[in-house]
Amino acid sequence: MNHLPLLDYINKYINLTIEEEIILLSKIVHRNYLKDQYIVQQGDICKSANFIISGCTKTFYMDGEGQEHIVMFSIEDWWSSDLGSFITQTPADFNLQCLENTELIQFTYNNLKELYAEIPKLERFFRKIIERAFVASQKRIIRNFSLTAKERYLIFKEAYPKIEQRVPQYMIASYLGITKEFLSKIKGQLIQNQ
Amino acid sequence: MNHLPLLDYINKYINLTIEEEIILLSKIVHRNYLKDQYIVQQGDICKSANFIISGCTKTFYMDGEGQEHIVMFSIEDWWSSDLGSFITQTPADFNLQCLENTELIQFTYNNLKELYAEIPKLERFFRKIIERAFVASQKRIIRNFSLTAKERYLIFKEAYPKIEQRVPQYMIASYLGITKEFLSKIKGQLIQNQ
DNA sequence: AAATGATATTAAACTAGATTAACATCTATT
DNA sequence: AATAGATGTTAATCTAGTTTAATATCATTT
Repeated sequence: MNHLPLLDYINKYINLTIEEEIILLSKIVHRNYLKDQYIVQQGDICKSANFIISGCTKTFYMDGEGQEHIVMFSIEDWWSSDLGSFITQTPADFNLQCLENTELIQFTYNNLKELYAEIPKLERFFRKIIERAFVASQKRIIRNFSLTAKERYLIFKEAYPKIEQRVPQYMIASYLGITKEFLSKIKGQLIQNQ
Repeated sequence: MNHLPLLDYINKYINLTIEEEIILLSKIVHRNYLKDQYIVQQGDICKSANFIISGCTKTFYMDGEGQEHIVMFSIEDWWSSDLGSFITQTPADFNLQCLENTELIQFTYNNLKELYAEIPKLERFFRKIIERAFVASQKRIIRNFSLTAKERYLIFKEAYPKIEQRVPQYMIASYLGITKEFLSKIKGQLIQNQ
């Protein structure tokens, strides 16, 4: 039961006292998922905010034609949740699935509510986390509109080198909003021109 | 000096006491901009979080080719800021420009910091606001990937009928990530098929 | 009411990326 | 080591959306 990554992560944004850390640890659940298991399925209610200790997940949307669209990959020290479903406790738009065996810490809806009441500082922590996530999301929209697929791929490689190594190409294509065939073509061009 | 829309809006998420409202009002600035004026320019530091009392703004990114890409429109009861620039106090990626004469309330960086210290409840308020903004942003990414331009346009019309009326078509095209010519074609098709 | 500038439409030629399909490689299981 | 299933590549054809360019409409100012 290794909680250190979570506490280290939180203490980058706020300072918890030992007592507060103890309260916090009393309200979280440790959970292990196997590769390919679902943490949340589209239509279910996302019951917890999930902090990843180790492993990797994808957050994706399955459209009417049965096509998968990946919104994000999450690895160690990041979150994996359908936030929309979690905050409103309504059915999820997204699926969360493990791409590797994954160890995570779960904050259930009610426990997090209690934590906000007992450790108001946590409001600030989560505010800051979400501010950053929102900014990243806005920048991604702009990139999708103003850059070509090749440019987006190069930026992805540079920004998330770890993820590129751990995830199959066809999922990266989905994240970039292109087909696997076209990503393959782009990679071919890049090898040639170098 | 009409502060009511802001207080009403805040009190939908948290409950402020009269004393807290007074503190809050003492730390905000009322400001009027004319149509076409910039609230923030790309490269500047976004010095305030801006709540719109009346009017309309666009948040856009100017790319290397001098093309404008609109990330969002903001009207009454919503925010208009480059959040990334504001929270890190580093140069803005986006421009904020008024599309109408606009009356807004500004929270400067330092005043907001003081407000968070004096009224910790505000952390919760802003957390909730940004959670919602993040969820909307994620959904937009998915829509851009899984829907055609025509579908996106129909959704936009339905979700923001007020904005469609107030903003020129070519800006809506930019928001949708397509050219004004193609939006014109889509509209032509929709009229024909009905 | 004419003139100017901003916004919108139409149509032809073009291109980034999709689709289809055949084949290649890699990995895991028996 | 052979087979099956998942992943990746290549190439031809196709299409949603772009580009260019000409024309039309609308709003504002003189």
